Amino acid sequence: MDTKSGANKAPKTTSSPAVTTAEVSKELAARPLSLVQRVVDGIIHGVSRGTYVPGQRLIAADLAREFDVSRAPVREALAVLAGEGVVENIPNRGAQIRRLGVDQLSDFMEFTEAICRLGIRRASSAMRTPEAREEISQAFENIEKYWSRRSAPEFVNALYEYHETLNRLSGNTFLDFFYRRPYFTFFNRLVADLVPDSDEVWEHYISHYRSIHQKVLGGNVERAEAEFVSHIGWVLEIMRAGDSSRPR
Amino acid sequence: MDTKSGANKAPKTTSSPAVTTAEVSKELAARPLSLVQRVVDGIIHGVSRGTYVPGQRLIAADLAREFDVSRAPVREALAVLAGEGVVENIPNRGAQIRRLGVDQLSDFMEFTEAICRLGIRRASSAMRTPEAREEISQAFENIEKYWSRRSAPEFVNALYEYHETLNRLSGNTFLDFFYRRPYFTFFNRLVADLVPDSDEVWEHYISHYRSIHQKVLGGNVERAEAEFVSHIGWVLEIMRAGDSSRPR
DNA sequence: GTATACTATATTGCATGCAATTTCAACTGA
DNA sequence: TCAGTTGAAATTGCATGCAATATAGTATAC
Repeated sequence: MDTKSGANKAPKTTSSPAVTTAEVSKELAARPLSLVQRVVDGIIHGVSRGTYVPGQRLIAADLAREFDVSRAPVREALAVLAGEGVVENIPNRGAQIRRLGVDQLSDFMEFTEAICRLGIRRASSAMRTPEAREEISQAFENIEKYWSRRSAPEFVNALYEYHETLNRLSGNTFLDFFYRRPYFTFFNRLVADLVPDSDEVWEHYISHYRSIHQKVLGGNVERAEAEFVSHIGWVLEIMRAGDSSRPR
Repeated sequence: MDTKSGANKAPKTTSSPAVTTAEVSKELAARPLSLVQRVVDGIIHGVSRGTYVPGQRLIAADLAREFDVSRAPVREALAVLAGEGVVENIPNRGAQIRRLGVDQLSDFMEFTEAICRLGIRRASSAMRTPEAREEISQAFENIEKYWSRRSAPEFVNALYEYHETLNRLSGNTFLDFFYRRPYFTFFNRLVADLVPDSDEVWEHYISHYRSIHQKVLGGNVERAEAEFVSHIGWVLEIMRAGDSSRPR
């Protein structure tokens, strides 16, 4: 429609000296990063930031304007995200951020339990090298840090990164690949909203993880796994309880 | 390039009476099914059929000609499949069917164990209604059928469908959603090639599943789960053994 | 004979245009 | 007041064109 602000630069302007900052960093970076990837990352980030909320409709043309690209890469990005389960793509009606209820999120937690458990099991057995111990301890430090700040989103993210590290150290490439898919960050973010923000919950959370981390470091596979399972059980409980008591 | 055979019909030919069979079925179907979806399904199917083999490069223009669409929906389909992990998308170099080695596939099996185990656990507890029992028994019949025919691809597919049914009955929507993602069918297909085709293996396989199915039906959660875990352990063993003995 | 530079071709990445479909608001009749 | 109708605007789905990049083949230097 409008050509204001020089958006969607025409093919001919290649040699123009007036480039955007994005283009400058793109020029300097080792790999230019495709527009599709930029849009995918942008949307994921936007969801984390709360810019896009579940249920929100994503208009291809709007996104194109926002990211200063044409609709083609936007559509591809939406296709990727639909494959990832982050957006729902309804034929002829476009895409919208997937909306998830409490039961779906608790199903997700249960699912997460199943796979993180594998990560814990395998990583605990692979905790012999000092490098591995160092790496996982560092990830745990982050948990402690955001716990002491009582910053829920960052705390949840630190937990995610802790498990990400475990999964990487586990040596199971598939687990690693899987856990890093966008839906995990996406759903984790949604879960954070469902856990009540009370002192008691904060205390329980950290004490569980301190204990789990200790067992992981000690290579105590059975105990680490059992405590993690029990922890998730507790999370599911307070998630469901918190929901029924919530005004909605 | 060429306009032969009327491929990539121009927008103007909408009312043309000479439609392809694909267009006829499209017209009759409740939902026309987008071109993107057609290409996605087509590629997945092609991989199952062996038309596309792991490592094969997928040229957008070729696929467009093959499926009689333009490159736009093809690119979107490849984006979806990249999100799914079925193809690898290398910037400026296009897509290729993901190539998986034995260790990656055994990692996949281990991963599958973790999640199907959840399905078994939950479904076994939900096996009270006659409908559920009927449904899962029917899925098991299919396993028996293709087992007696010694048809490896169909047998593996029947196993997949058995677990798909379990997961659906489990009531965990996330598990259900996940297990039906394309990579599961894709990887399953690859796993089938790694299991040796001996009488002994066939016998072991069915006896394990008969036993598991019996426990599932009986609501014997612990035993069902334990036997499944042990079964996967056995599969992993023969997969790895089979690989080292293979010429390759 | 092998490494390097150059050229032609193949292919991707992205922008744009247009028809088909959906959405939405104003309008109509009960 | 409200269900149903209609038509314009918004939006999607897809085809196509073109520049940027990669690939392969050929020539040239050493």
